[in-house]
Amino acid sequence: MTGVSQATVSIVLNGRSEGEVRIAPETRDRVLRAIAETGYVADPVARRLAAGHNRIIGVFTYESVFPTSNSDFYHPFLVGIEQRAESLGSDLLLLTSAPVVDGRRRIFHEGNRLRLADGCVLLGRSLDREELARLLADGLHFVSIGRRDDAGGPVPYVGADYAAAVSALVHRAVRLGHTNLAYLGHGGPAESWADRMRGFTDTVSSLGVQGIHLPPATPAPAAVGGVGGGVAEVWERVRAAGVTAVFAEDHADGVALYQHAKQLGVPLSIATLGEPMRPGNESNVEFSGFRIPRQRMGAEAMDVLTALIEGNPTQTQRLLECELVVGETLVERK
Amino acid sequence: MTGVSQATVSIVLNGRSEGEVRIAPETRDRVLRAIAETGYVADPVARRLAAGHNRIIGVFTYESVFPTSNSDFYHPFLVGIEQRAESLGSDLLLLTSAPVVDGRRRIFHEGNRLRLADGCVLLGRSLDREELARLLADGLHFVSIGRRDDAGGPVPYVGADYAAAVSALVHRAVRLGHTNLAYLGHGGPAESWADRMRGFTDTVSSLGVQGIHLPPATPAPAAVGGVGGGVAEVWERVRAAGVTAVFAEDHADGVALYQHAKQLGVPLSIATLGEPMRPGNESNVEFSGFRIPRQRMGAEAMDVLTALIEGNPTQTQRLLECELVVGETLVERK
DNA sequence: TCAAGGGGCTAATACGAATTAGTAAACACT
DNA sequence: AGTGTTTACTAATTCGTATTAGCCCCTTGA
Repeated sequence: MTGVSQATVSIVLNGRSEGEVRIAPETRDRVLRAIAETGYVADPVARRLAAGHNRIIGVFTYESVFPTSNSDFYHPFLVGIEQRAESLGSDLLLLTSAPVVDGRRRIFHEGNRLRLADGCVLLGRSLDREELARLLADGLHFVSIGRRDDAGGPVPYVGADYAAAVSALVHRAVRLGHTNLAYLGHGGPAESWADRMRGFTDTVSSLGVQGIHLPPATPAPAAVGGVGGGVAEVWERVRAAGVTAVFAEDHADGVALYQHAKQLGVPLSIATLGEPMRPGNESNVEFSGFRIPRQRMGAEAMDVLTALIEGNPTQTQRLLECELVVGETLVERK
Repeated sequence: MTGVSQATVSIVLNGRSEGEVRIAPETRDRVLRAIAETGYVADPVARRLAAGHNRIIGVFTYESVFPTSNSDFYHPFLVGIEQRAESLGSDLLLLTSAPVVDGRRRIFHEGNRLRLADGCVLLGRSLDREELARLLADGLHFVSIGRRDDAGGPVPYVGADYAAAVSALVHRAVRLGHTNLAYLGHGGPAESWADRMRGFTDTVSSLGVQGIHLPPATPAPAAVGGVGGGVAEVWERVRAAGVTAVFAEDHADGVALYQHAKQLGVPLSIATLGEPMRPGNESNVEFSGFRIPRQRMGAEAMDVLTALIEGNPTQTQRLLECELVVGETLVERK
């Protein structure tokens, strides 16, 4: 159309016409006009092959991106990711082609397309350790949302500082007169749960108050509704130990226990360490706890990833502060 | 390592050694052994470049996919799209960066990345006719979610059969004794609204009952809350015409009118022809109407698009049946 | 002995951009 | 006029794989 060579188009397209290689402004305009008219876009695949990058960021989730049930757990993260992608001028590629094996998506599989993108944001409660190790070994650019333990090397991540948040809650409880606390939950296996429990255990021992660990009453991990029929049992153990403040790993567990105690007319302080999976408070009680800065996590993950891709990584492991929620359920000990 | 050519490796890798091109079993084993030893994996990028397509499906929305407010509207479509993408082994490229010109997003603009993908799903209440025409003219593969009129040629779409749904509701109203009906809404400009009104008008005239058309009281299109302060006016016209059943294009309009009539203690049947924009019924009345099969629309759009891309299009214009909601607001005429 | 007919493999090319070496033309300066 | 120097571009190569035309060698048959 313009009578120029492919090389010229490439140079114009990549805005290199001002540096070492120069193109006359008129020629450049002619090319740009033709591009605008035809809507031409460089093939990302060829681009990636030739240049090694294509301004596409992959988003890999271990569950569906657009979930049916647990209303938008990912949503806030994605808002942050999308915002940053837009300002960076990158497109987002949802790696939905990864097949589900044994109930979870696998990154590595025959025909995995991770390399189509310049880098990848990993989203999921728990990431497979072996896959992380392989990502590191293969030298692929990626960031995990949520802290991860080393996997044959340090894993780049942007996580929430659960340990600090829980610690702050414990401090508050102690300030309110509680000296007999309990952590209700598994404390694992994902790093996020472990961090919460560590925050509890460390703070309790450093403050010299009593802190016990209660496993949730419902052992089945797939069971919904948290504590389920076992609230009564948990309650018994809480009473027996003389606990006056409970830190519930799972929001639903905390809610159930709170309502149980309230029905019995016994005062019990509760802090929940996870956000409700479903929006809309069943009861309209605001639970004490903290808020995970999801949107910011998404945005910062993009920052880390960009830096990684461009070869000047700074602070590839970040923990963001959670916002404390005072709420109504963590109150002075009577 | 094995002393064979790159071509041989490619052939072995793709298991073509039994067809037209043949490789001796011993050679094949030697290659396979070397592959196993080195852990070699074909570069997916080069693979895609050679293959000519990239198994990327673009998703174009006239608004951001992840904004907090209107995500609920798109969500079900996206669930369907993602599900199908997964089973088709495609990745999804979010084309959210379209700039807003004259109050609406444009597909074609400087730097649009539409051609990145093999094809594209278009999502939005109303699509620009010229842009559709250009998509057709350029021979780009795409499907619209929602029926579209021809734009210099037939537009591939997967829509909801609003005409049939409204028709069914009108039939029900007549069966319940109503003979004086009204359609409350613009009946345009988008195809989806026109279809609803056509369903009403056609059915009313074929059944030989009276059916009038009432424009919504709030003329400003941007105004939220539907009928707003104009309910009273609408109500006057309904009374004056002796209408006993109203078909409200906009959900909010229907709700407002229903409540107005209820307050006055006058029986009035209402059917709403659009789903509420915000979840959570303000009042806990279940309105009569229908449900749009959004998730299925998303999935079938992917089917149509895939067929289009692969060059064997079948049924590129589909209307899916809506599920009728009996509800409590369309009742027997007293 | 020579042609015909496979089997088994490779050289060459395509895919679509990015990059680099190089070249022609214009210009500057002695 | 001769010798740099700059400007503005293009030809050629590269990335890693898929594909195809074709080559060589071994059989077979007359």
